[in-house]
Amino acid sequence: MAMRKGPWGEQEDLQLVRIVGLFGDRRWDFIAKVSGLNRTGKSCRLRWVNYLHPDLKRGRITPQEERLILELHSRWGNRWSRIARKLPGRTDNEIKNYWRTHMRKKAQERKRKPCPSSSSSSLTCISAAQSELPTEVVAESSSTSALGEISDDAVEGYSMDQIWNEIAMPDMISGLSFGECKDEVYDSLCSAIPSPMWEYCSYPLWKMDDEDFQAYH
DNA sequence: AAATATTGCAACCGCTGGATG
DNA sequence: CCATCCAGCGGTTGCAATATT
Repeated sequence: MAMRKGPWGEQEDLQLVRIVGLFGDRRWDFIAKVSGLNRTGKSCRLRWVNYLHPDLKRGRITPQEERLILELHSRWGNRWSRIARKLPGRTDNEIKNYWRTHMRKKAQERKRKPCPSSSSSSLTCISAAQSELPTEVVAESSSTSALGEISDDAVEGYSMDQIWNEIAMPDMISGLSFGECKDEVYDSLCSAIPSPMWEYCSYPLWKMDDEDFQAYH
């Protein structure tokens, strides 16, 4: 039987969130099977990680994040998942996409006014890389620096809040037919509800873990 | 207003590495 | 050890939205 591909629908999202709430975000092949979504485990995982995960931060990359991405990329190269781990709420896919866009802009800038000293990807160039930020990117990001005001929920079609609200409904849980594990289910659902996300910007955007700290020094 | 180009992002694909039997 | 399975990663593609001509 051919697996479903392409964009996810609202019902599919709901179903996936429900199933992940029940069984956790492991064993994706199993989740794919029991969900009845007719999607591959891979596809389910991707959708969860990149879109449905409750801890995801939505909205534009902030200037702080942008700087961090530049710096980390200059250190680690295209290790997107590693970079993403330092940016709570951002996914590797998101950062990768951002970087691509960013580099494209930069390349176009260069085309317009070729720059002779264009060495980039070395540790010594962090500040250079930063100062090389295309002016339009800087302007763009500073214009959105009052980011707190951006509505994270204004995502196309249906919002994540809608989904999570529905999932959080106790009625829904009691309606499930997994009688004996209800409490567990309830707990897991409760803990999965998006907590007040890292207080925007009051939380240091990233913390260096020991390993990285040592590697850096 | 229509056609075309560009951008942004979600999703897929192929590969790799770790876990397990 | 070796084979198999699965999760995760990075690269790439496709397409809708937006900007430009």
